Amino acid sequence: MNLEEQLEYLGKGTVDLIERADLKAKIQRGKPLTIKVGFDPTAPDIHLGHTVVIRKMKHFQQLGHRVIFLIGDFTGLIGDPTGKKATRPALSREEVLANAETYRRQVYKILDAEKTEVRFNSEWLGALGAEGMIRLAAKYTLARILERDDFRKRFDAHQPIAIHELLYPLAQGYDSVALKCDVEMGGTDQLFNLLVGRDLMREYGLEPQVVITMPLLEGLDGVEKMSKSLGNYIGIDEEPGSIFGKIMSISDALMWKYYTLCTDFTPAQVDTLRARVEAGEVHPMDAKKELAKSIIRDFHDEAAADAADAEFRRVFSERQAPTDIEETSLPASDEPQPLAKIITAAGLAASNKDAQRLIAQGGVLVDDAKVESTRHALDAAAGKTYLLKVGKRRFARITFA
RNA sequence: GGAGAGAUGGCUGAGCGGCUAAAAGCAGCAGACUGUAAAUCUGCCGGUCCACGACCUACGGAGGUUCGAAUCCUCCUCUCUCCA
Repeated sequence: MNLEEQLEYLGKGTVDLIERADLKAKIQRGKPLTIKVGFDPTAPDIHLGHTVVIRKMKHFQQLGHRVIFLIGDFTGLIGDPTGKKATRPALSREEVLANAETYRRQVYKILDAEKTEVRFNSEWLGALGAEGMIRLAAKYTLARILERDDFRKRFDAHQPIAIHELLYPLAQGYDSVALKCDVEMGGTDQLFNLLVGRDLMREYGLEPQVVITMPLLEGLDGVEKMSKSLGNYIGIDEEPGSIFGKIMSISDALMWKYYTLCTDFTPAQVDTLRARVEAGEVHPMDAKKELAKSIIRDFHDEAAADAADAEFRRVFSERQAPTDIEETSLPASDEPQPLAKIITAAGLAASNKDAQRLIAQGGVLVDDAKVESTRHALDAAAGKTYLLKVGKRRFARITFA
């Protein structure tokens, strides 16, 4: 690729690229650039939302640059200032290393292990000490920190802001100083922090980093950004069947964003497919199935993608029981057992009341027959076995023993 | 140091002595329909009890006043604002 093509490729899908001219100048020098992206040490489950920026890291790798996967074990002490969670317990060295291993295993499904450097920011932030931290803090002002939108809003709304939260952007910015980054990337919510890094590098007499932000991916609810804590995520470690189902549950409208950010489809290819769907040439369901398969191929393989597709068709289009139903064994009894309790015991409902509710709403089938009474009971003699279906996608085969 | 304001279910946010297991929205779940775990519509949405009702928990924490409290009083914890 020539220079312009490289810039085009690296800029694809980005929201901010500050400054494009700086990036151009850095690339022109012909030396591999140092790219940094930070990750939370406490959440080693990578989901599709993370992959948006990881994919961009891959693009840099493909062009021969040096990518640093930075684990924020020190900044993790502060926690994400956007949340109001209770202070999290500091992770032990062993836990951090274990999480790092999990990260490696997952992230190398996308990144080239040979060209990826994993670092921990406790390495230099821990060495800073109280004095170093104070000197660092002296380089920034409260007014500038309050330019950050979420701080500003909390401040104006009289929400508490602890002092250490203000240190977060500075600590993150210092990572860039310590690593002499050429580029730092993150989600659009990271824009402020990334820019602080740019400022701090200037303060320390370094060439400021280029800042790139990627769009945030909405989760399964279609509203909130994908995150583990909101439970609206698709983990890249998940079973193919689970990934397939979750992809199928996103709205038709959102599917295009997933196509753009979570596959290697070019913008032109996405536009073409979209036009064909809108023209009625391609069924939206089929387009979504292709999306699901493409994603499964990335994290599993072709066979897994096809199998997930077939299974989905079987369970949801043909309304048949899945091929691999969970087997549950329950203690036998001479007395018939209330179905509601059985459902709860099998883990298909959160409580007996919840189970009764499901029965009342007509959501429970025993051996393919709809249960009409919330007080329905099953013969629980030893050896009896039943196929339970609760809702559309919870199945279990229970056996009394 | 002083004077005020506030803390409600997963989240946002009403209620301000009984009709409140607590409005509304979001999220979640189920059903119908379908093209799918899309969209739309409808219903559900603390728990226990073989129960068309009974009981137990629940509105920051602990007491108190009342026949009766999320709602009133006292103290405590936490947050915010203003003054110094």
